Amino acid sequence: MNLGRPREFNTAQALEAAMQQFWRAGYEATSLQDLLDVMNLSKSSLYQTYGSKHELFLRSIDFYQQVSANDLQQSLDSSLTSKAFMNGLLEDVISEATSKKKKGCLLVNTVNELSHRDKAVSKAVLNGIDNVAGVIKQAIKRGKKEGAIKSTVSTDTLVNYIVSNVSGLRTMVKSGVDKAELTPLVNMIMKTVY
Amino acid sequence: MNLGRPREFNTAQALEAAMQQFWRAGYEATSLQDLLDVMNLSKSSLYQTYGSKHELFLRSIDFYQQVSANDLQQSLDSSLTSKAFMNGLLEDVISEATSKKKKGCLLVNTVNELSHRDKAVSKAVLNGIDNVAGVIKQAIKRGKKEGAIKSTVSTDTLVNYIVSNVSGLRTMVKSGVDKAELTPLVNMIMKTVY
DNA sequence: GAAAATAAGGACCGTTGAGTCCACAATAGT
DNA sequence: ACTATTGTGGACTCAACGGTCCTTATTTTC
Repeated sequence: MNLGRPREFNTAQALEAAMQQFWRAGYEATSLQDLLDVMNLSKSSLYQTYGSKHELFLRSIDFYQQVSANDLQQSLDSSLTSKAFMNGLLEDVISEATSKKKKGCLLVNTVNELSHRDKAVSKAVLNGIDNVAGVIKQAIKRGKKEGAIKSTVSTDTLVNYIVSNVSGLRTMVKSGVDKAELTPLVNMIMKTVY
Repeated sequence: MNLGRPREFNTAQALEAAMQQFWRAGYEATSLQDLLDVMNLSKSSLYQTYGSKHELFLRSIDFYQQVSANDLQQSLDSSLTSKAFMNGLLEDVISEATSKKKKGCLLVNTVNELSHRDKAVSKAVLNGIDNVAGVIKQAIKRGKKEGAIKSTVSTDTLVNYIVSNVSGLRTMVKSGVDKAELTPLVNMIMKTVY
């Protein structure tokens, strides 16, 4: 087995670099040349390994989604309370306001850029959102069990409420609203749930 | 005055068509040819009248923003109460979930697509958001005056709260969440303010 | 009706896009 | 060492991109 010349690059590492590029610039604005530069490989290697720009994008979304959901799950598992977890989540989102980058969330960005006219992309994004929302649902359930959640609203609606606000906050951060303005907003969101 | 051959097209009408196209497909994904098709004019006319694709985009954003802020203002002026206005606003947002189009909001879309790497666009979008937020601020103030708003949170934060949720709802709609799931969410948002 | 002015049509331009292909390099099995 | 197999570099294709420019058409002013 394992015939032929071995690959000179790490496929996971290259995929991560591609993902970062798509995250930074979006799909349309990322040229193949941009990808080759950041992934540090030749055109033929890219096409042989990933098929096309489009397929590479789909894999990038999946990669992002797995990492995100995983990080979130770990954060929840190591949080003392549901409330602490949720506060951390929202703080993380608005902490991006002080950084220079402001990449937002790849899933949210993608929905807004081309989810509506690309079936495969739409599916990948939906799947990613589901996974992330799954962790948030656990957090809400835990909060109810802990008696920390005052709201009588259904778990699913609370999950959507968090998703809506995280997505909204991300857009506001990206549009340049500064952290000082966002902090009281995060406090308010927390108070409406816990 | 008014020398030379008269224009064969209506500039406002053509601009509106361009705006619709950008709204539908975004900036990068809209080609010059797409614009010529929907605006129904020749390349030279477009460049003579609007300068470039980029300038045309800026004017489209401004057009959208003016119409949106105006519509919102009219809606507020003709609403019986602040609460009725806000409820109508949120219902409008999620009503798009049943339609086939799902264009979202041009300002939100633009923030996510290229606001972070195009200074002029960023400025135009920020201006638009300010105008829209201005109307919402009036609505919040009126709600406080009417004694309808229970929340003790500051007006500015409440405005940001609405903006965040409208933006979040729009993204959810665009990603394909259906109306039945969004209605309880809207109810919850309303209850946290009024 | 001539001249000045503006609009419109469309050929044309250079660049860049994604994607293909082929020659060459490097490995594993025999 | 030879062959089969896979990886890599880069020349190449061709269509689409935004944008320019020249010609022709239509109008107003005098």
